[in-house]
Amino acid sequence: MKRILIIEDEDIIAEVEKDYLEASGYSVDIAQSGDIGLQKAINEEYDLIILDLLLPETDGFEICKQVRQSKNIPVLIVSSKIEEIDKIRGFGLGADDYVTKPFNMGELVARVKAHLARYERLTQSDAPKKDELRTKAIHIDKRSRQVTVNGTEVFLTSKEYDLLLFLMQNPNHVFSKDELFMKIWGMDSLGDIATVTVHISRLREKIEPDPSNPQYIETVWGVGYRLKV
Amino acid sequence: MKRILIIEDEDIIAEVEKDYLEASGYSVDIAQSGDIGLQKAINEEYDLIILDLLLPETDGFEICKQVRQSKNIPVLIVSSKIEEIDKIRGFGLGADDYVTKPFNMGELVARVKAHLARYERLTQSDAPKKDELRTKAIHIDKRSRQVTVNGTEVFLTSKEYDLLLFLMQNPNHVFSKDELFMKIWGMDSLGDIATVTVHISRLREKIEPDPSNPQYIETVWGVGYRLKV
DNA sequence: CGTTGCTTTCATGGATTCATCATAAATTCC
DNA sequence: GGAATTTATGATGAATCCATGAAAGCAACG
Repeated sequence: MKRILIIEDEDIIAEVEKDYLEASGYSVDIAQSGDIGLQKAINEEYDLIILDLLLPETDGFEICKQVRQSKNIPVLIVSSKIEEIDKIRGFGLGADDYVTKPFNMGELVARVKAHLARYERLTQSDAPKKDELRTKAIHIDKRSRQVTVNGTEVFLTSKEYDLLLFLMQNPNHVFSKDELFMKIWGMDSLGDIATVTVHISRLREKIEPDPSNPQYIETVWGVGYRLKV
Repeated sequence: MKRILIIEDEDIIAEVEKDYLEASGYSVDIAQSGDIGLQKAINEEYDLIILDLLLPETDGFEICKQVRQSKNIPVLIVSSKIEEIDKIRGFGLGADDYVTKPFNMGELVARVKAHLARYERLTQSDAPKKDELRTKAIHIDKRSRQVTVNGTEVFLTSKEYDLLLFLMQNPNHVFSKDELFMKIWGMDSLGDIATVTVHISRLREKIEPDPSNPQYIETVWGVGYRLKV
């Protein structure tokens, strides 16, 4: 379920927006001030932000700018003052849409939906579409399930392949063993997390030049594993 | 230089659009019919398409749909009939923007610019999923748990990372050792508050240029610690 | 049924990190 | 300046976590 953050100081407006969006199947949080909003936007995992420009404390411009520094999620600007909107547009702060109050709720929901769809389309475009994945050393051809490391083919078992593929699809991202187990074995499968460790070990044996000193699949102590690119 | 394709049967309008866009530094092609437009859109490498809905031969809906099947580039729909726009919007064909004729040329250019910028932002390799925190000197990538200070990577243990992350999420805020212990170790964990001191020390050793004279993690005497930004 | 190869579980040794203590240094207050 | 309080940091044993070999389960296949 997609998560939306509304940064808006007027309770009534925020609540109405929230009701409509929740009715459309989104999970919605409200931040009543710019400070809290910025903090939540950066530290939590939202899929879209609806931002009122006129806020007490931190102003909307600053929030928009700061959010953009750490996130690429869609930001919808809402304001009653059209000059404000022109201003932020002119600054090129990277907001994704601009809505003037008063606005039609159906339209807001439609725009939210469209932005989420586009974001998904653009950010997931390469992963499922591409038949090949490659880093400097490792190359995977998904059609033939062939894996080569530095030019030489390595033969992986099914689970080893799944594991490597998943890591290759999310390079540099640290995953805990639980996460890996969820993603590769399926969340329903009950089993030992140690299995992941063993498979990592086998995988390293096959793809690492020196398995006891891995340079592709890195161990992040107390956390999990990461495929270094 | 970015390439734009205008699919529009009315010469005059197309030419005006082209002039404005070229004046803004884009390379512009015009297709006068839907067939040609669709063919060019699919076979050539454009960065953005401006599509009139009312076309002879192949209609705009079909073009939009077909383009989306092979390209993720922004598509701007232009039409004089607002019902048409509502219709295509409703179909969810994946167009990126809708402009009703007659429109202001400056606005068209602004929208084109915004869409191109967003497309670029979202399709840069690892950009879409970025999730990072930064001050002038310190940079944290939450996905990879990588920390760099003034450009050089530092390797933190789990607890050190948690501590730094928390401070980065609340810059300039002073936290007592008790608070830090609560937040990072969990309020249930019973232990010595002195542990926090030790970890601050270790952290400083790794991230401060001169650990005995810290400039990032400041000691507020008798109170606690603060991450200066 | 038995073989084969893959997957999972278990056990062990080794490596890393953590919490605690002790001592030194710094700061405040008188 | 000196005592009391607070903070810094080195050292160490304990706890935690990881790698890997070996054994046990499982499934496919003939």
